[in-house]
Amino acid sequence: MTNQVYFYDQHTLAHDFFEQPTVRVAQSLLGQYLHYKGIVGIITETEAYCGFDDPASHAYRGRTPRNEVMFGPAGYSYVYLIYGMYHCLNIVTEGVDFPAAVLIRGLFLRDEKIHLDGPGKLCRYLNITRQENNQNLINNPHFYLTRHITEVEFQATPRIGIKQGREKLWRFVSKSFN
DNA sequence: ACCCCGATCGTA
DNA sequence: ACGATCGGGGTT
Repeated sequence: MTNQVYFYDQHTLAHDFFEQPTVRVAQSLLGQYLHYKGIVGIITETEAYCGFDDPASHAYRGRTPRNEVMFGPAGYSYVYLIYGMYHCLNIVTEGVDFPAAVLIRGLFLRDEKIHLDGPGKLCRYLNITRQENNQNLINNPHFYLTRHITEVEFQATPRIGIKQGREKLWRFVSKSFN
């Protein structure tokens, strides 16, 4: 409609996509495109971290400076440092003051024929660091998501690397793309 | 001011 | 299956 939002089209995932129950968003993100500074990949693996009753969530014990963006509006990036050396990219979900996010764990780069399997590898390849924390991914020309495949087969498993909350099957892995 | 440990990775 | 690695979050 206007050239001020030239990068935005009907396929761009908007605020209402992310302001949904986190498990649903995590599942729906499988098969969608993540765009970051000109690199495009298909999301292949996600995890949901949701609310005050999820002991694996950074926000389980309430609001802190680190997890602040999880309490903010949906569609923002939450990037944190893990193990002193890796970064993890999440996308905030649900409503304000309800802390939740989806961890992006796998990305298939069709052009480069690379499967980034693991959140740390993914951020290392894309050069995503804490500088990219708290970015609005809606109407963002360098960092946004677009719809690709609407229905993707996936399996649900326990989340990786956590001690509590293993009973929740909130890790979602799609069939492989090529 | 500081201690402890983790939403990992790479190699066995 | 497991050890290396270390920045900084959360608590003192």
